[in-house]
Amino acid sequence: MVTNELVKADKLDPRTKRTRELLLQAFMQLLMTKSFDSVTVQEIADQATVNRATFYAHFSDKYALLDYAFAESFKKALYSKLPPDSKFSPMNLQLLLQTVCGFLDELHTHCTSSMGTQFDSLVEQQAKVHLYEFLLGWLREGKLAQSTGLHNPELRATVTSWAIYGTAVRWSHSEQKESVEEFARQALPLILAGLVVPADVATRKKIGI
Amino acid sequence: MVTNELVKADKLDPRTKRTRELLLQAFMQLLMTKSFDSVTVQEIADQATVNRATFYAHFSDKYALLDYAFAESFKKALYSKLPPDSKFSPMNLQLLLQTVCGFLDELHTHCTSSMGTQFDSLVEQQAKVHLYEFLLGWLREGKLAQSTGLHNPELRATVTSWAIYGTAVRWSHSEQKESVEEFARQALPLILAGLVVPADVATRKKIGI
DNA sequence: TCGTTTTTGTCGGTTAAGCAACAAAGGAGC
DNA sequence: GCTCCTTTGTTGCTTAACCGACAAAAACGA
Repeated sequence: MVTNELVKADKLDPRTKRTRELLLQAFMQLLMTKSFDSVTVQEIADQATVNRATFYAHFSDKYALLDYAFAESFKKALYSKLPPDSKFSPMNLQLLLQTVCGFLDELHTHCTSSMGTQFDSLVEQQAKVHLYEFLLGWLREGKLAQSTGLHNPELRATVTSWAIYGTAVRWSHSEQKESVEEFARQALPLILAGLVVPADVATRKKIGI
Repeated sequence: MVTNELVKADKLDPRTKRTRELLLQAFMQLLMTKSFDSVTVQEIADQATVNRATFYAHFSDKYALLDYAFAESFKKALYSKLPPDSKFSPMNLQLLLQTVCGFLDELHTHCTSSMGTQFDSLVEQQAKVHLYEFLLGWLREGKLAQSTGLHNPELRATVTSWAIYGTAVRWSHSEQKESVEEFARQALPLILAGLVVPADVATRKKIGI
C-alpha cells in the first residue's frame, strides 16, 4: 500500500519518469498558446521530443494526460506548502485549506481563459483524491490517532477532503474575496470538528461533547 | 559529404539527440558552480537524469564532453549570426570575424574564472575546424567560385580560418579594446585577400593584381 | 452527400538506455 | 609502505523508446 505509492515516485524506471515529465512540460507549454481541443497528440509528442507511440505507452489519450497534469500540479502545490513529513495540527489544517484556496485561485486566473470551466470536475476529482490520501497520512501516523483513539480514519478523511475542497470552492467563487487567512481561520473549526470529533458516544461523553 | 554533416543533426536517433542535449545542459549547469576537475561523470549523469553507462556510450570521458561543449557553443554562436544558408560577401565575412570575437569575449568573461586558460587550445581547435567547414560552404556553393574561378577551396578555407581565429584572439587579448566593428572593418581587407585572391598568374593578370 | 485529409490508437520488430556487477586506477589518511 | 574509499571504464542482460505501417474514426471541403 505504502510501497505502492512510493513506487510511483521512486522505483520507477528513470526513462519512464523522464518521459512523463517531458510530456507534462510539453503539454503545459502548448496550452499556453493553444486550446486543449486544438492540441494533437502528435504535437505534444514533438514538443516533448518523444515518439507518438511512446505517448500512448503512458497515457490512453490527451484527456488522461490532462488528468495527470491536474493531479501533479495539485500535489506540487500541496507538498510545497506542506512537506510529506508534516504532522497534523490545527495550524497545518488551516494551512492546508489556504493551500487549496490558493491552488484554485491560481488555476482560475491562469487557465480559465484557455479552457473555461469544462474540466472543473476533473480538477475536483483529483484534488479530493489527493487531499484524502494526504489526510489519511495525518490520521494514521500522527499522535492524533493514538492519543484520542479516533476510529474510521478513511471516513474522516473522506468527510474532511470534501469539506476542505467545498470550502475552497466557496472562497474562490465569492465575489468580494476576503483574505485567505481570515477566511481559513473562520472555516477551520468547522472542518476540524469533522476530523477530530470522537465518533462513539462513550468517548464523546468522556471528553464532554 | 553534405549528408555526412546532415546526419549529425538530422538522421540521428531522437533518443541520441535528447541524451546528448541532456548531458550537455547538465555539464554546463554543473560548471556554473563547480570546477571542471571536481565534476565527476556520475554527477553529470545524475544531473542529466541519465545512467552513467549511457554517458560512456556517448563520450569517452568528460574531456570529450568538454570538447563537444566547446564545439556546440561555437557552432551555436556562429549559426545564430550567420544562418547556414547565408552566402559569401565581404559584409558577411566581417560579420563572421565579429562573431568569433564576440564568442571569445563571451567565453573569457564567463568561463575564465572556472577553468582558467588550460583549455584554450581545445577551443581553438574546435573553432578552427568549424570555421573551416563554414568557409568551405561559402567557397563551394557561392557564386564566388563560379564567377572568378578560384581554385584550392580547401587551402583557402584553411588559411582564412587561421587568419580569422588569430585575428579574433588578438582582439580579445588587446588591452584597450576598440569596438569590434571598427576592428573587424580594419582587418577585413587582409583576411579577404587570402580568401579571394586569384591563385594563378594568368587570372591575376586578368583582374590586374 | 461523398471523397479527401487528418488524427487516432495499435502492433511487431529494432535500437538505445538502464542496471548491476566487475576490475582497475587513483587519492587520502595512517 | 599499507589500507580504505572513490571514481573510472567496461560488460551482458533487461526494458523502455523508436519506427513504420496499419485500420478506423473524425474532421473538412466540395
